Amino acid sequence: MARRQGSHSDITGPRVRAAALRLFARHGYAAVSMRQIAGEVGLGAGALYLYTPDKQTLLFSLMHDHMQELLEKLPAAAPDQDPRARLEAFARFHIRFHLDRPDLVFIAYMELRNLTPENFAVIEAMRRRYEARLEEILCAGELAGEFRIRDVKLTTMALIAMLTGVNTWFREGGRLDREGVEAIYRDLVLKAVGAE
Amino acid sequence: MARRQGSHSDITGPRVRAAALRLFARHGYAAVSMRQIAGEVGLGAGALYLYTPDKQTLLFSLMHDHMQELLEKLPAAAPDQDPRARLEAFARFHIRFHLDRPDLVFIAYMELRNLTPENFAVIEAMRRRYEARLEEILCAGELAGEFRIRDVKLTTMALIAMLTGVNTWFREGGRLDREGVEAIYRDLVLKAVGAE
DNA sequence: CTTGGAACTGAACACCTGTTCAGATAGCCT
DNA sequence: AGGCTATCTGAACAGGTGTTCAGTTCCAAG
Repeated sequence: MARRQGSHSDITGPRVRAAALRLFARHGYAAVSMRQIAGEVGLGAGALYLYTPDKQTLLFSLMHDHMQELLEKLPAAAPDQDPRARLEAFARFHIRFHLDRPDLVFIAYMELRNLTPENFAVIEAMRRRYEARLEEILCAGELAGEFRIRDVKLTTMALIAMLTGVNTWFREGGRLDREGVEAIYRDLVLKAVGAE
Repeated sequence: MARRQGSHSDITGPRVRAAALRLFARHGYAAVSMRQIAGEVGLGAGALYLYTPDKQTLLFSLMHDHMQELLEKLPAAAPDQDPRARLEAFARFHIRFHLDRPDLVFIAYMELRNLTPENFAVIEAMRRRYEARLEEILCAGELAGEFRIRDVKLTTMALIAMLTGVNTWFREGGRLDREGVEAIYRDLVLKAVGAE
């Protein structure tokens, strides 16, 4: 056997990535074999190498695309705008973006240690760029006298940790819906920076 | 060759656990082999099985002992005490405990998915017991009118995520010392629940 | 209807995996 | 001095790992 009916590179490629993502998130990069990924898509193991040069690149590519999308979709910095409104927008964006991509968020955090040092450096730099955007908002609010923050850097990390944590417990169809969650987190964030 | 000079079960045992902990935290459970662990301690692979029935139990044992210590050392619930003081004590305890055991905290969170379902259930139950302690404090403060909390359950999860996040960025000898970190986190927590 | 090549298979490679166990050794007790 | 046993080795087992590649099949264009 070889090429199968109706198969196309531009269909199989995304399917491979989706399967890898699912399995990496479920069981961890190191615990998932190329044969398992291939099996999920209905391929032999060898066919995967038409879509990725190797397993490491497959992981890196998933993480890199995710971080890129995160940075692109983040509302542009608007230094003239009200810091409080900017902080609210950031919190809302973060929660929505993360709730929509639980698997990607999960591996982008959990699988950092399975990246080669070079790949790790790339992802880490992107993460810092994202954090810097929040830090800038907190700085602006502090300077404008709208926030009362004891330590901007620490508060940045604390807020991101708090917001990202939403993925560890939120389940669709539970007690709260997305809007409810967004509102409560916005509330927590505003209070934590002394804006309420 | 066989038994070596000065070797004792009660010395080698802890050394095996320490090596496993270090390596699991560094590279992940699935990515670490029994031979690597044994090598770290200067043993052949077979000798490990004098100290653990298998690899899975080694991981579970590390996580279980960690969670047990967490629950034991957590200041006892004191429902008559001031909720604000109890919350401060909880935050301080959490930060200190976590800063003192970064590797254990790390694997207790990261390696949950590498536990068998039965082992996972045990650890998860312990984690919930810990979270319930914070939830109880928040409830008490809300009822006493000391806190203003929109959703106790969500706030519990958010605060724990925020506090646990300290391990992702804190490095000894950095800009802030432990006391400084504790103080700022206490501040953030109190503000988030509307106690300031 | 032929042909070019994209899409894929499956065997093979060299090596690693967790775990078992017969055998070897070193220190303690008598 | 002799023996006992806790401690450990290293080979062996059955199977899995990422990756390569010669060969096969099917589709589409000429």
